[in-house]
Amino acid sequence: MILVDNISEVKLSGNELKNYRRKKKILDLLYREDTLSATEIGKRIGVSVPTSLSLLKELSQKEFVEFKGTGESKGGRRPAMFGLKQDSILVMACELGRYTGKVGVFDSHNKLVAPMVKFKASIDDKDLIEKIADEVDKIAKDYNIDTQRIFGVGISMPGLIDEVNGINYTIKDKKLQNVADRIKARFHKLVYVNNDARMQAYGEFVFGQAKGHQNALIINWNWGLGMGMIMDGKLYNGATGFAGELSHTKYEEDGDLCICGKRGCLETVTSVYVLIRQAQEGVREGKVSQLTAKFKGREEEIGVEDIIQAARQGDEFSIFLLNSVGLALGKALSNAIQLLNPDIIVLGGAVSEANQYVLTPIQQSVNRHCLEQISGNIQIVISENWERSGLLGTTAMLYQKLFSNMLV
Amino acid sequence: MILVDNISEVKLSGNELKNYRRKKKILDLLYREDTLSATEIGKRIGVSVPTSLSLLKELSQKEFVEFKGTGESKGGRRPAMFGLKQDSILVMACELGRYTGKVGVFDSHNKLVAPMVKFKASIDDKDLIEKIADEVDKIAKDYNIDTQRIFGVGISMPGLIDEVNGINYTIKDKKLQNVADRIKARFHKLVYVNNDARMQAYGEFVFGQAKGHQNALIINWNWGLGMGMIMDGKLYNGATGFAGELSHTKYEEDGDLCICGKRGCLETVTSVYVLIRQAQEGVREGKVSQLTAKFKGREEEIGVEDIIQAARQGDEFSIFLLNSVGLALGKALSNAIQLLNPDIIVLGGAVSEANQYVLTPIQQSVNRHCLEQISGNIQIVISENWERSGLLGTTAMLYQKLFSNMLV
DNA sequence: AATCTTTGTAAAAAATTTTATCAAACACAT
DNA sequence: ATGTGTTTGATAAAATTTTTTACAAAGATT
Repeated sequence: MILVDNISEVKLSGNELKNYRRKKKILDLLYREDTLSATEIGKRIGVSVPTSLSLLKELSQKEFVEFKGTGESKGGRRPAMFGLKQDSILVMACELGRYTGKVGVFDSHNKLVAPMVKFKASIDDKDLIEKIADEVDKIAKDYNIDTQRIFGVGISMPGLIDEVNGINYTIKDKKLQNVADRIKARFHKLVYVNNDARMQAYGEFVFGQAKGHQNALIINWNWGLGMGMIMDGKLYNGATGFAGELSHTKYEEDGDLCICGKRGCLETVTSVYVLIRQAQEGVREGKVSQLTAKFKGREEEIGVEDIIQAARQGDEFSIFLLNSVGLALGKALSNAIQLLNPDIIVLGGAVSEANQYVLTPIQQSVNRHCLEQISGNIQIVISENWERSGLLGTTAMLYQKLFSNMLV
Repeated sequence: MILVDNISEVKLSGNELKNYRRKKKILDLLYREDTLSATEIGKRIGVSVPTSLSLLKELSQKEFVEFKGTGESKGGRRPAMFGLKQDSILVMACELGRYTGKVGVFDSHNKLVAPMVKFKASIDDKDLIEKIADEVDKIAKDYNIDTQRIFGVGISMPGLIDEVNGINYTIKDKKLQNVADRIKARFHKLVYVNNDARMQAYGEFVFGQAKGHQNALIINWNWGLGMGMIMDGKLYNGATGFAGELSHTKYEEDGDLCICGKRGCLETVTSVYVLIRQAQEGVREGKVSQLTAKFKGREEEIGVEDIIQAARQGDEFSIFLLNSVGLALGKALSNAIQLLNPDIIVLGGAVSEANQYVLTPIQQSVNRHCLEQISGNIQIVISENWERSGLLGTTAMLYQKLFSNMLV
C-alpha cells in the first residue's frame, strides 16, 4: 500500500484513478458501517453488483477487506457481508493537556489494541515528540504490535492551531510551532494535528452524545473554555483554524484581567481557575461550608472535585459557586446559540462532572436569554465518555484522512 | 425536461442514473464557469474526452447546451467551448423587505432578462403570492418572456425561516406560514424560500465582496440586524434554520426593551431605529447640528440618509451618532469573530452607506476586543452591489437546486 | 406449497477508456 | 521569418470495463 500526500503527484490513467476512488470509497464506507453487502456497496458508490464484487475481491486480495459471514435476509437470499480486516490498518492517537498527555493505538473498529498510556508532558517541551514516540514504542513492545501497521499519527493539544498545516501558534518557541513537520520527521506516516477541544467535539459527534446531530456545540469546561463546533455535519475550524474561542469572548466590560491580556473574558468568570479561587476566598473568609471545615489553612489544596463532592452532599456554598458559574456560562452560550442555532450542546471536562448543579442554571440562563423559538429546539447534555472522546475523535479523523490519501 | 422533487421517486436503470448524474454535473459546471471545453469537463467529472463529448452532444440536442466558439489555446490546438444555451432556463427571484418587495427574471448568466420591478408588500399580506404573480405576469407580457421557460421561483424575506420546508415562523397568521406550499400551488415550479439576510449573504459570496472567501459573515444593517454566514464555502442555516440571529444577542444587561420581549438586545443599540431615535432626541434637545437646523420641529422626517449626508459634510453630532453605533456593532461582531473566525466581513444595508464613518469605529472595536491572531487576519468591507445581492443570491441558489433536481 | 424478494453468478450486450492518428497552436532555436 | 519539437485538442477504431440480462439459490410471506 502506498500513502501519498498529494494524489495529483502520482499519475494514474483514467481507469486507474476511477478504480482508486471507488476502492477508497469502499474502505471509507466499511469503516463507517462496519459490514456491508456487495449489493449495498454497489448502490452507495453507484456501480453494479458485479463491479462492486470485483472491487471487493481486489481489496480482499490486498488484505484490507475480509468476508465477515452472512448477514440477515431482507426477504431473500442472505447476503455475504464484507468488512475491514481487523488489525490490518492501525492508527495512533495522542491527546495533550496542559500538564499531561495520553496516547493509544486504535484499530479500524476504534478499539484500543493495547491499554491507553498516560504521561507527563507540555506542549512547550522541546522533546515532546520523542516522549510520545518512547511511549508508543513501549506499548508496541509490550503488546507485540507491529509499528509498520500503524499508518497514521494524530495529536490534539491546547492552543490556537492551524489544522491544515499542523501549526500550533500557542507554542512559545517559534521553531517548535510546526508540530506536523516534527511528527512527520520522526514517524514518516500520515499526520494530523488539531486543537484538543475540536477533536473532543469530533469524538462526541462520531461516537458520543452528539452522534446524529448535524449542528452541535461541544464545550471543554476546564482550566480554559474550549469549544468545538459541528456545523452541517462537519467539524468547523474557521478560516485560519481559530474558531471556537469561547474562552476569550467578552463577558463583562472592565472585568478581571485575563491571561490573554484583555479584560472581562469569559474565562475570567467561569473556568476551573475561577471556581477554585472563589472557593479558596470563601474558605479564607470563613464561610459556613464543608470546604471550610476540611480545607481551612490549606486552601491551595482545594480541587474542583472537592467542590463538586461537597455540593452533592448538600453544601450550600459549593452549590452556590457551581450555580453562579453555570449561570454565567449559560449567558455566554446564549449568544453562541443565537448565532449558530445548534440542536445539541454537549458539556465535558472537570466542571461538567457537577451534572445537575451546573446543567440546571445553564438551562435557566439559556431560556432567559434566547428567543424561545431557538432555545426551544435545543438539548443540553453532559458527555458520558469524555475521557476517551478526544482520542476517538482523532482516530476517526485519521481514518477519514487515511482513506482519502491511500493508493490501494 | 422533467423536474422532480425526489429523484428516488423516478426509477432509473444503473446506466440511466449514472448518465443523469453526469449531465447534472455538467450543467452545474457550465453554470458556474460559463464556458468549458470537453477536455476540461471530462477531467472535472471524471470521464474520458469521448464520453464527455457524447454527453455534451446529448445536452446540445436537448437545447440546454450550445457551442460557444473556440477558446484560447494553452499551448496547442484551440478548444471548442461549450456553455449553457442562453434563455433556455430562466428563474424568478423575489426579495421582500418590511414594506416593499422587488422581483426580477434572470437567465443562467445571472442577468436580468427584463428590468427589476419594485412593489408594495408585506410578509403578512394574505394575497402576497398573487401580488408577486401579477408583477411577474406584467413583466412577462411587457418583455415577451415565455413563462414556460421559468423553471424556478425563489423568495427571500425577513423572519425566522426554515429553509428546508420553506416555512416563515414570523408570519402572524399561522395558516400563511408555509410560503413554499403557497408558491408551489400558484406556480407549479421548483420553489426556494429563505431569510433575506441569508440570501444577500449568498449573493455576496457568489458574486460580491465575499467571493472566494470560504468563511464570511455578511451583515444586513438596517431596521434589524440580519446576518448571513458562509462557512467552509457553504451557506449556513443552522439546525432549524434560525442561525445568524445577531439582532437579538444580548448586548447590555437591563438595556432597552426590544420588540422580541427581552432587554438589551443588540438591535436596541445599533439598528436604523436607534440611529434615527437618537438623532430625533438630539434635534429636540437643540444639539448644535446641521440636523437641528434642517429638521427642528419636524423630527419625524429624519432618515438615515440625512444623518449620513450631514456626517459627510462634517456635522459632528451625526459623526458622533454613526461612530457610536459603529463601536457597538464592532463589539458585538468581536464575539462572533472569535467564535467563527471568518476571513471577511461584508457590511450592507442603509447604515453601511456611511462608509468610513462606521467602518473605522467597527475596525477599532474589533481590534480592541479580539485576540490579535484572530482579528489580524480579517477584512471588513462594505458591499458594492447590495441592491442586487439578495436577488442574485436567490438566483444562484435556484440554479443550484435546479441542476440537482432536473431529469434531463 | 406457491409466490414473492433478495442475492449471487455467468454470459451477452453496451458503454467507456485506450490507443493511434492527425490537426492546430505555440515555444524556441536558428 | 522559418523550421523543429512539443503540447493540446478532436476523432475513429480497438481494447477493456461495466452493465444488463437471465437464471439459480436461499430465504420470507401468504
